[in-house]
Amino acid sequence: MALEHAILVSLAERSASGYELARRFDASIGNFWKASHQQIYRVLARMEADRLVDCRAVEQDGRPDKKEYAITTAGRAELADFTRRPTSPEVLRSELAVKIRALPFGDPETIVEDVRRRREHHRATLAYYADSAERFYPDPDAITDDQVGAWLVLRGGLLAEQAGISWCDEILERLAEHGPR
Amino acid sequence: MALEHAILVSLAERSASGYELARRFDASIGNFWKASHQQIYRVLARMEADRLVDCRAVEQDGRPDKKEYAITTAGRAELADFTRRPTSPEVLRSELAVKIRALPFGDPETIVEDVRRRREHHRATLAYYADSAERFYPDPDAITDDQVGAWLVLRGGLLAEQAGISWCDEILERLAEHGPR
DNA sequence: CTTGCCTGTGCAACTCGTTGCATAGTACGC
DNA sequence: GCGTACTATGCAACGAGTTGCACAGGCAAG
Repeated sequence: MALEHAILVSLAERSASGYELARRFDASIGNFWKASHQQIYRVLARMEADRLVDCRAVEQDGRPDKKEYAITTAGRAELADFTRRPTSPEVLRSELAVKIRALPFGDPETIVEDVRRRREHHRATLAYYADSAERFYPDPDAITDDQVGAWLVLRGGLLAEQAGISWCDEILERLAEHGPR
Repeated sequence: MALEHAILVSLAERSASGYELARRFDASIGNFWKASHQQIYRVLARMEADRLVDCRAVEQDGRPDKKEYAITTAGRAELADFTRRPTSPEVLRSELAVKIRALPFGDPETIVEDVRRRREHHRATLAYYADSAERFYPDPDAITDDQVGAWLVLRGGLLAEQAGISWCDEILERLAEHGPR
């Protein structure tokens, strides 16, 4: 049900269409939650039925019409209630870890290749986060109450990516030792 | 499809019943992948239909009969093939991050409480991993090829938990500064 | 002028995963 | 004898999420 709440947060910050939400989820908000536009459209429809959001058709020139969604009073109440419910511990699911465990039954060469690719991905994401932090919050002491949530989430992303890189490095070191080449 | 491969890895290491698999997924293997017994039973049934696993009824005294599953040649081939396919980047989904972003629309008091609970959870898991590492691999240089996968996955868990703790600490520091109370 | 890309919404079919429930025998404590 | 917990398998219903496709208009490059 967390996609629902991610959407509510996004709409509480600013009203938007399904398409815009999908793009936000690709960018900044996507640092902690990804969703496809189909998924978003479906959830928005359900949320409208549940009266958590309002929908209003907006004509645009040079573009197709869009449906702008706005959070309702009931939506804000649900969001506030969500923050009061305890979060259940996150389940970790790492396909790469499954692959590492599959080492004796597979091809070490391509697994190492995969870890290198994963490391590069972490590195690029980390660079992107670091750049965002630098641009939007050059002075961590000057962060306002409005910004603190986004800043902390960005920090979480940074820490997670760093941990990911460290893990990849350990794996590569180990596997290079045992089967050089 | 990764649950399928997690099960194949587990069965390649040792044949087991669905119930046993579920318990393994709760314990060591669950360090990187969780699954409920219902999920496992359903996937096992599909895998049997696909001839990736064999099933054999085993009578037990003092207990209900069980079905012992073993990996087939086709299963081993599929597992090897899996290691040759590139892993798609992991999607991160953090309900806690959504909650942090919801700070201005919710109750900071209970959110902070939630972060404390999360920190404690990370701490306990980290302690459990550290203990496992100490017990099973007291000497990291003496790790055999058979063990290296499990060891590396354990290291990944350790690094992830440490990052989680650091993040919680940063959040608590920030929120304590801004709203002491 | 056609091909491809961007905005914008949506359906259909599928896999993945959770929750609640049912069944059935064994074992152990109160 | 009763409740609880453990081993063991499974169904049904639902929600979450992905993939592929469709339609529609505008815009720009070739």
